[in-house]
Amino acid sequence: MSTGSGTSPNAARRSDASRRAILRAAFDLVGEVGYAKLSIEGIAARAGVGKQTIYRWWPSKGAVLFDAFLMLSEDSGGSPALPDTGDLRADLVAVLRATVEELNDPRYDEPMRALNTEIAHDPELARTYLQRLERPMRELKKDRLRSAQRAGELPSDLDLDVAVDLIWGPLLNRWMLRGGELTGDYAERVVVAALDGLRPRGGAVG
Amino acid sequence: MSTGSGTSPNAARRSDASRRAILRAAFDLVGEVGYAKLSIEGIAARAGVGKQTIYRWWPSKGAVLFDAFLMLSEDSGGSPALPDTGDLRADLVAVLRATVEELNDPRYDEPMRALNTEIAHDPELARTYLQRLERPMRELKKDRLRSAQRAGELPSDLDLDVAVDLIWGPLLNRWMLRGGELTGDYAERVVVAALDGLRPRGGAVG
Amino acid sequence: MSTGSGTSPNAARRSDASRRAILRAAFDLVGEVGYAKLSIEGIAARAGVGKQTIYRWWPSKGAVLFDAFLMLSEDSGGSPALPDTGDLRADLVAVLRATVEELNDPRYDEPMRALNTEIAHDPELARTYLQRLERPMRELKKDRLRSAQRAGELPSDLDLDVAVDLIWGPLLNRWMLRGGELTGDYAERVVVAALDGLRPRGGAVG
Amino acid sequence: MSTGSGTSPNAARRSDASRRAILRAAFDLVGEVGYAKLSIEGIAARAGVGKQTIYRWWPSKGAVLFDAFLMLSEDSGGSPALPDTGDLRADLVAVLRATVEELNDPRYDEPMRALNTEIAHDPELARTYLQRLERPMRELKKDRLRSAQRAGELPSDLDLDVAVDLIWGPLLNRWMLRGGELTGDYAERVVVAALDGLRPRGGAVG
DNA sequence: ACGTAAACGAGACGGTACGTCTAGTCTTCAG
DNA sequence: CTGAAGACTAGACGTACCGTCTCGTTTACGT
Repeated sequence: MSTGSGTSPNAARRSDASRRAILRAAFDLVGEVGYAKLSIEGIAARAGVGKQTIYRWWPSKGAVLFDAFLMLSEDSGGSPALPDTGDLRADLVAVLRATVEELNDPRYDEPMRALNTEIAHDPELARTYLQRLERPMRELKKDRLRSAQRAGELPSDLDLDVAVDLIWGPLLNRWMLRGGELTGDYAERVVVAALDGLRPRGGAVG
Repeated sequence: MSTGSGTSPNAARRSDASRRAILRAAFDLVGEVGYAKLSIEGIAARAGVGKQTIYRWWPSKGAVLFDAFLMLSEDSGGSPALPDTGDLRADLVAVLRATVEELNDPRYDEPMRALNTEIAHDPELARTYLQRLERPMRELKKDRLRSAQRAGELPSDLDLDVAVDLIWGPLLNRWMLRGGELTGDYAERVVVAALDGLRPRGGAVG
Repeated sequence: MSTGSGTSPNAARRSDASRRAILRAAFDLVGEVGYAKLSIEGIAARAGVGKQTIYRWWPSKGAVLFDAFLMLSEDSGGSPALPDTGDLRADLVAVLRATVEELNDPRYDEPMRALNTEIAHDPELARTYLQRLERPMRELKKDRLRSAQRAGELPSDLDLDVAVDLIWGPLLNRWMLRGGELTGDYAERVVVAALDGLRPRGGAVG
Repeated sequence: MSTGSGTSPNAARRSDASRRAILRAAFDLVGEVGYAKLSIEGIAARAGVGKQTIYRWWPSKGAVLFDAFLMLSEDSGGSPALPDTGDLRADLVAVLRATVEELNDPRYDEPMRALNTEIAHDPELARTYLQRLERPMRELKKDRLRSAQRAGELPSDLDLDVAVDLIWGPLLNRWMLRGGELTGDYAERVVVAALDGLRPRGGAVG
């Protein structure tokens, strides 16, 4: 479950109560004091745990934070499939609007910024993130696009990875760098532009 | 020139030599030791400057770093206009390939990650960044798109901000979160997808 | 007037208003914040004077403080002669009781401790102190003892310096090191012991 | 052993090696650079110790210095009793001559000045000093005087505290304020004056 | 049921950097 | 050229955490 890769201590005897308390404390604290002021010392104190218990099982502050996100996503039963009503544009707009909601929720905003920052600066952590969280979520998105391909809404030779980037990239980028207000309306315009393209189309649309 | 917003000390007497030495040291150090280990103390020592001279003029480590970028961009005469050969797709591909090069250059990679994560965590800094660096660069991009509108390559009612996000967002997002290899080829596929859109087009274009 | 010894700046143009403001501020501040927290910076601010004006005319914090005492003593017309009623014991007791009063007055206690500390650590300052303040006061004391010699109350071959030390030394020592309560009663017992000596006397006493 | 009075950290786990290194370094440094330039930072560096280890166990620089003296006096087995040959005057002169030697030894001069000035400015430290160092030494002095009382050399109703002040006060005061050369001869004259008193005696004694 | 070995809470340790404060020097400007 | 103002280099202050290292104390196996 841990992000550590080397030879572990005797994991069999690991205290699950402490582990959960640490992850809970880490997630809560990052929301309260911000990422810059998050400290191992603070996490240990909040969790009622010795510092060594953290250093024993995680290699870095980012790894703790990452596991905290992992626990959260697992506790909530993992991510469900994207909605599939047969109307791709509507489904994407709905999903992105929900994402915008979440990104604007201060309860998630700060912790997610923290996680992204850690990923940006720690290649090892980034690799784990890709495998454990990003890839599964990306697969769900590609599943919806594949369904659209089967329905003839998208070409069968579409590069799905580029497609996912085109739809979600602008949103995440604007959020991360605060490049303007993040509204549901903006999300909708991005979806339309991504599906239709920037250039004028010969045929009728939608 | 500084990022500080409140009442400044007597800026007329400010030592320009110290200011430049600090920004130079900050930029060099962030490339050498990485952002996590960049310290005010280290910058002051490298610049041959008292710590107070930094605290007097900048409110945070991120602000120093930001001004360092600003100085660099101003010293190099600001950014030039994007190429305009009349072929939008080719021009965009060329620009994005160059951007990919830069993002893959370790000389710029680490400092730019540092700047971006600081922006992500500091709304005040983000505001300044938008005005001083992001907006001017975005205008250059929009200028090229406007030129394409005049040439009939893009619809005249196109939302240029969304267009810029669509083209550059995926690239920056993949770079920041290390969501896969960042190649010129990827850049090209993003440009094509953005221009043509994901959905099948009625007639062949360009 | 200054304690500085080297080549002075053009003393003719010296601003007497600034000089007095500085000495006044130094004396007041040492009583308010204590000696440890007394700073040149603080004195300059309180006096409404640039720091350089202090550094120009005094070599050290102690020198400023010393001049402050000097000014005070000169402004109050210098020390008057000790009382001489013809009864040495009574006169000494009266003087020492007054000294005890002064030493117990918080208005003088802290500044005098500060001055003594500076003297203890700065031989150069100590020399000046001896000449300008200690010696004059000691002469007044010796004058009173000489008068007693003439009156036959003290032997004519008495070492007056040792005598002064014997009478005032215990008091100052107890005050400085807080070696017990400093009362008028204690002062009286010291005078009696000093005059009569510790050993039993053959003849009748006083 | 520490001068701190409030609730201590877990003293059981205290590192004695660090404690001794700190006290040693403090004593050595105060002799080398003087009290004014003695810094916690310097002590920590010299002792090979983190600053926090000093702040954890001592409330102030003065307290460290004080404990350094305490350690020294305890390591050298504490002070022995004063000599008692039956001749009080000779014994006192011998002791005071030795004290003069010590006060003139630069190895002890500066540290003792530092300790004394700290005591002068810190009532809390003064209290501890009185109990732990001054009182024991004073008792040894009073013991010798009591012996003299039993031998009939001193009156049985003599105020021993005043007597001790009368003998040692002048010496310490002259030393602290550099009120003249501190010689064995001076010490002898003080002893004689203190024992015989300043006034002329009826009969010859001793 | 009992030893034993590990993980645990606690927290002292040598360090680094923080952001503030003061020292003493240097520069600019008004009079 | 003076004195006021204040920016400058330098470095100590006391605090917060870092990551490592004991301490005793649970806790859960393997006997």
